[in-house]
Amino acid sequence: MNIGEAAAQSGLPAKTIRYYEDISLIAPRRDANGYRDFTDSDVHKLGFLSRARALGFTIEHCRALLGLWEDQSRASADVKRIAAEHLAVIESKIADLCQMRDTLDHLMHNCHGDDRPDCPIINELANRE
Amino acid sequence: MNIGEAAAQSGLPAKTIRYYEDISLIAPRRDANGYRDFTDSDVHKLGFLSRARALGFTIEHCRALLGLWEDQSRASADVKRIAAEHLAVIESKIADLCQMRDTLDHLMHNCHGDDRPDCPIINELANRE
DNA sequence: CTTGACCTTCCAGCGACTGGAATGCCCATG
DNA sequence: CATGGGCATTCCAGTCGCTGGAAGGTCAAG
Repeated sequence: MNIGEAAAQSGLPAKTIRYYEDISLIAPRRDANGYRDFTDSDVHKLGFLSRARALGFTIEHCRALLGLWEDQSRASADVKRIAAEHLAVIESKIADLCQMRDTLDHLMHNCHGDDRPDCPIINELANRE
Repeated sequence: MNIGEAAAQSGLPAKTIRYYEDISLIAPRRDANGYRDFTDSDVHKLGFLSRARALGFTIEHCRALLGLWEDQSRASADVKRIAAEHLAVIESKIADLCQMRDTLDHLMHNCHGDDRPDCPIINELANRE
């Protein structure tokens, strides 16, 4: 099938699929006219990538996971290790963002937000020695 | 003072300070030899930027906040609006990441992580119809 | 034969830096 | 006065994961 159809079936934009070919995540064969021709297996891979990316795995993690998926003799420990590594990154991002949110929440709560210039948000950004 | 000293005092890398000048966030004057010469006021601005960035504000938000900081007749409502907008972005990122974390957590909990190939993490990525 | 929808490649840009090369300035020591 | 080391300067390229757009080729319908 053509790239448009593969895009529709996998949920990935055609541009993204071309990019994935560029970085050798997939390698669809070509028709005589140069058009990419995707098999069902290619589309399954794209779906796999789409779901892994939606879980926030980096492209390099996706590449590794794809390899493990295709390796029937993989050890589930290898998959779990990648997932754990990624989970740690996510947890850390969440912690950072929660910290920002709490600070902002606090500052906004103290800011009356009217037309007067006095503003604890600006003060906090300006003052901290 | 020189950029190294300004970097030490503001906590920002010299590279970042040069970048901030490039995009016109600051405009330190120059010595005869071409070296940037930072005033205390410049360094305060850099500190302001550093704290705003640490709270996750985009550069464009930082630019706006810096403008409001310097405007003695600002309305605190303007500051609060920017903060609220940013808070919404943060909340949404947190929600996305928590969703990922929960899914990953769940999958990892179900994966025995040994040397056998059977793996619910891979299955989830592969299978969802 | 033309139209329009698809496909191709290639180049540039996003945000916010960061690394590195090539070069210049300043100060202290021998 | 030469030299060395530690600063400073500019400019270019790379990061990550796409995304937009230009310029052109292909294909099926009317």
